[in-house]
Amino acid sequence: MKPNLQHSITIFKALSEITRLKIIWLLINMDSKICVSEIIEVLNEPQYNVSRHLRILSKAGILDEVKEGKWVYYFIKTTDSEFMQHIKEAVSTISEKEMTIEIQRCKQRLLERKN
Amino acid sequence: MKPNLQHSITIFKALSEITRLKIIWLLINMDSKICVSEIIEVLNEPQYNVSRHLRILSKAGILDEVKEGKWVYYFIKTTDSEFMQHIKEAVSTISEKEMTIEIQRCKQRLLERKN
DNA sequence: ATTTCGTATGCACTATAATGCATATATTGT
DNA sequence: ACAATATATGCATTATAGTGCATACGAAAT
Repeated sequence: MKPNLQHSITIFKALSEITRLKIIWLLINMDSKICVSEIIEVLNEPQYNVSRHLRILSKAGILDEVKEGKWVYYFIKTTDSEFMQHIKEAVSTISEKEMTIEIQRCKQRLLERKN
Repeated sequence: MKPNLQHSITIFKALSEITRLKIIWLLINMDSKICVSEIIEVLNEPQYNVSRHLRILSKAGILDEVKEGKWVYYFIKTTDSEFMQHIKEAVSTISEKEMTIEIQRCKQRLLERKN
């Protein structure tokens, strides 16, 4: 499915804010779903902002969400356009030391969650 | 060269405006340099806006410019990061019928320019 | 039933970006 | 030197996006 200009713009706009880009970067590099409170902790951003940014990413069709009890888990939408495939590859090339450290912590917690 | 978050955001922001995305799309699909007045004609946008958008793309490091007499030609910067490589691939998947027609016209004019 | 926890959202405010107009600069042609 | 053409930019205005706070909602625990 080829995207049109308007949809591409929505995606570029969604990724042009630092908190949102961090969220996507995190999700791509972690390769698993994350719930809101985990993102809040990792990014050290107020809950209402994380929530809103997630909504924007969701509306742009980049993320999908699933509710499990009290928690809402967000993850990179799998049914993807060729366009999004390239965008994801682009995002995965972004290197950021601090973020990488946080990812390690996240993965640690993921393991603990599973036990 | 790996981009950091801030630079990636600058690029995403640069591409999240319709006129700018059209310009980049045009340049990628035409695979040649274009001068300001050609873009004005193709996109049917006021000169001052085209000029400003080109500047934003230039500042973001996406475009480069070369002055030839009265004209300033813009083109996709060749010295590219892996990040930009993926972004360009993404942009080139955008399909837009009207734009494609304009590209044909542009290419025609390019040929005439060379003769 | 009430409290607690995780998440979402309406509203007011602030910050950022895009536009229109006028005008400036630079180059070429007369 | 002057007019014409191509491009850039300062300023005021308008449009869009992000933030903070309060509060609402929904699920689980007590």
